[in-house]
Amino acid sequence: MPARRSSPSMADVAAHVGVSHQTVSRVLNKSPLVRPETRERVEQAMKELGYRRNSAARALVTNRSARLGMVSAHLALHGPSRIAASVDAAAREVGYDVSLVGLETVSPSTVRVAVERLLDQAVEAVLVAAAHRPAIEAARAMDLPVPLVLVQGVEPGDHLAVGIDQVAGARAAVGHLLDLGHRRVAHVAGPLDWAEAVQRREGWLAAHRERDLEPGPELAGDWSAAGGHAAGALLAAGDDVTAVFAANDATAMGLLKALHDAGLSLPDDLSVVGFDDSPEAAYTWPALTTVAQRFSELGERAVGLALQAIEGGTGRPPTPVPLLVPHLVVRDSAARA
Amino acid sequence: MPARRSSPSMADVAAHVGVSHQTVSRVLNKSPLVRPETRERVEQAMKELGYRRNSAARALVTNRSARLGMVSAHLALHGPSRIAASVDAAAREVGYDVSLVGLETVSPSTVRVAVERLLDQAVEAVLVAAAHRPAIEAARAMDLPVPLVLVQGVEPGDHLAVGIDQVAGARAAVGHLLDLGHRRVAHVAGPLDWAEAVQRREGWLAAHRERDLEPGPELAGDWSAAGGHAAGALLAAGDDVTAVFAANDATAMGLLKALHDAGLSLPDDLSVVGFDDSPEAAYTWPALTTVAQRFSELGERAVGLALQAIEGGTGRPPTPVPLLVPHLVVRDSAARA
DNA sequence: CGGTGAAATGTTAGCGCTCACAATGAGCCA
DNA sequence: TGGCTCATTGTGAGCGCTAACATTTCACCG
Repeated sequence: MPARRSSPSMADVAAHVGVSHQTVSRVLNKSPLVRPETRERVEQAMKELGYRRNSAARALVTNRSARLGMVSAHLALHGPSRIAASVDAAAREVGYDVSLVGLETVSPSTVRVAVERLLDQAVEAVLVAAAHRPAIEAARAMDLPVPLVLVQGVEPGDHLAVGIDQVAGARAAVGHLLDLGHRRVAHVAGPLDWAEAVQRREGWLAAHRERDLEPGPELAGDWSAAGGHAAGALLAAGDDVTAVFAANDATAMGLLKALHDAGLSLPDDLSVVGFDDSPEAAYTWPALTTVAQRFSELGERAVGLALQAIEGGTGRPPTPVPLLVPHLVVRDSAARA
Repeated sequence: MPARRSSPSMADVAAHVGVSHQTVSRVLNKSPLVRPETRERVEQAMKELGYRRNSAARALVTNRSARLGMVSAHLALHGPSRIAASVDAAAREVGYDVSLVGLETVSPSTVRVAVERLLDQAVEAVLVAAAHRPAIEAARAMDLPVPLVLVQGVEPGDHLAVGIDQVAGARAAVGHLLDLGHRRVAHVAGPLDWAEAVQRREGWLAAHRERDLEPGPELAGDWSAAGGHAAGALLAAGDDVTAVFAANDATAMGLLKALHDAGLSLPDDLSVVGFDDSPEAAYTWPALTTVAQRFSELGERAVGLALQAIEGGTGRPPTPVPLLVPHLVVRDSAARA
C-alpha cells in the first residue's frame, strides 16, 4: 500500500472514472448538465479516494472565501459567548464558515489589529461584538473592503448593526421597581465607555423622568460581581435607598451578596433588579428579577445583515433592522416598597 | 479616480516599484536576499496600494492553511467559552488562525459533521472540546488526515490530549469536607456520559475510600442550576446529610438556593462545595468554596500539542502532557461539621 | 582589467480549481 | 441523407502565489 500522498485532486478523481476534471467539478457544483449515471460514478470515485475539495484553490479562482470574521471582546463573559455561539450557528446555516478573533483587552488598537487579521483571511464580512464604543468607532473608521456589522454597542444612528434595545429594557426594569411603589431607584452602572452601560443608565433615568421622579444615587460598577459587591457595601451603609437597578446580573449578584453581608433581609429591606437573565439568575437568593435578551436571534440577524451587505455590494444600504426588544423577567428580588 | 477594482496583487505592487513579483514575495517573506533600499520601496508601494497578500493563493501553493479548527460543545457555558478564548489567543500567538464550529447538541454524529466541516476548511489540526465521551470516541474513530487534540473529557489512556485532573480536584474538595469533620458527603453528579462528570464522581468516591468512610447519597444533576435546585430539594427533605459536593458551580448555586428555600441556615446546617470557580462563585450566599481550574493554560497547552503533532507528522507521538492540577479555593460555604 | 563568486534580482512552472468556450454525439425532421 | 438542435463532455487559460532555477550586478583580487 502506497503511503498516503498529498490528498487527491479533481484530476485524480477524473482519471479514476475516466472523465475530465471539469465533469468532476460539475458534479461537485450540482450542475444539471451531468448524466445521472456519470454523476453516480464520479460520486463513487470521490468516496473511494477520499476526495475533498481544496478550498484554497476554489477561493482563489472564485475570489470568495465563504468565510465570515468575528471579533469578539470578552469571549469568556456570558453575553459575548452566547452571541458568538449564535453567530457561528447562523453562519453555518447559510454555508459560511467563521473565523474568530477574541480580544484580551478592548481598545481601538486591539480591535484594529483583530480586524486586520480577519482581512488577511479574506473574510467576506466582519462582525464586531465589542460594545466598547471607542473601539467600535476605530473599526468603523477603517475604510474596509468588506462590510462591517456591529453586533453590540449599537447606537441609534448606526448602520449595518443589530442590537438589543437596552434603553427599553432598563426602562422596563426600573419602571417595574417604581410601579412597585419605590420613590427612587439607585443604579450601579457599567463602565461608561460601553454603549450598553450608557444606554442602560439612560433607561434608568428615563423611567424616573417619565414619572417625574428624581433618580436615586448612581454608583460605578464594572460588569463584575466584585464591582457590584463594592457598590453594595456603600449602599448598605447609606441612607434611604429602597431599590437598586444593577447594570447586569453579575453586578446584581455582587450587590445581593453585599447586602446579605450587611445583614439586610431581601427583598424586604431592599429590592434589586438585574439585566441579562444569565442562567444563574433564577437561582440567586432571592431569585433575581432581571431583563432577558434573546441573544440567539441577535446572531441570526447579524449574519443575515452581513449576507445582505455582501450581496448588495456597494449598492444601497440594507434596510435597517429594528432593535430587538428585551423583556422583563419577574422573580423574587424586587418587592413592594 | 478609478473605482477600486479587485484588490491589488503582487504583480501590481511589483509593477509599481519596477521590480519582479518575486522580489515582492521575498520582501513579504522576510528573505535576507533583498537590498534594504529595495525592501523599503516595496514596502512603501504595498502601503500605498493597500496590498494584502492573498491567503488562498498562498495556501494553495504551500499546501498549508495556517489554520486550526476547533469544535466546541456548549460554547455558551463558562468552561467551554473560557477554553475557546484561550485556544484562540494561544493560536494567534504562534501565527495560526482559528476556525470555530460550535455544537448545538453533542452526539457522535454532530461531532463528526463538525469535524468534516473543519477538514473542508483545510485546517492543519482539529481541537475537540466536547467532554461528551461517546462524541469524543466518534471523532477519534474518524481516521483523520490531521492530528486531533482533545481539550476536554480526557481519560488517562488518551493520547494527544490535554486536560485537568478532575479526580484530583474532586478529591481535594471532598477531602476538605471530610477533614472538616463530616462523616459522609453527598454528591450531586453531572451527566455521566461526560468524562468530567464521571471523574469528579470518582474523586468523590476516592476521598471517602482513602478515609475508610462510606460515601453519602448520590443524586443526579445536569451541570445546571436547575438540576442542582431539584437535587437540593430532595436533600433538604432528607435525612442526615451534613455536606454536599456539587459537580460544578452552577449545580452548587441551585443547591444553595434550594437549601435556602427550605429554610436551612448555611453553612451551619449544611456545607456545600462546588467545582469550576466561576466568576460568580465568590459572590454566592454564602460564598462558594470550590475548585479552580486554569483554563487559559489549557488552551496554550492544547495549541502547543497540536503544533507539535503538525510538525512531527506521523512520527513518534509527542510526549504526553501531564494533566493540570486544579486547586481548592476555600470560601464560606463549607463549615466544620 | 578580466575573472570570480556572492548578492540581488528575474523567469518559469505549476498548486487545484472554475469559467468560457469548443467539441462530440444522439435524436430528429425535411 | 444532410443538417440542425440539444444534452453532455472536454479543453485551455488563468486566479495569485511560492519554489526552483537562471541571470544579472558588482565588489574585489591577482
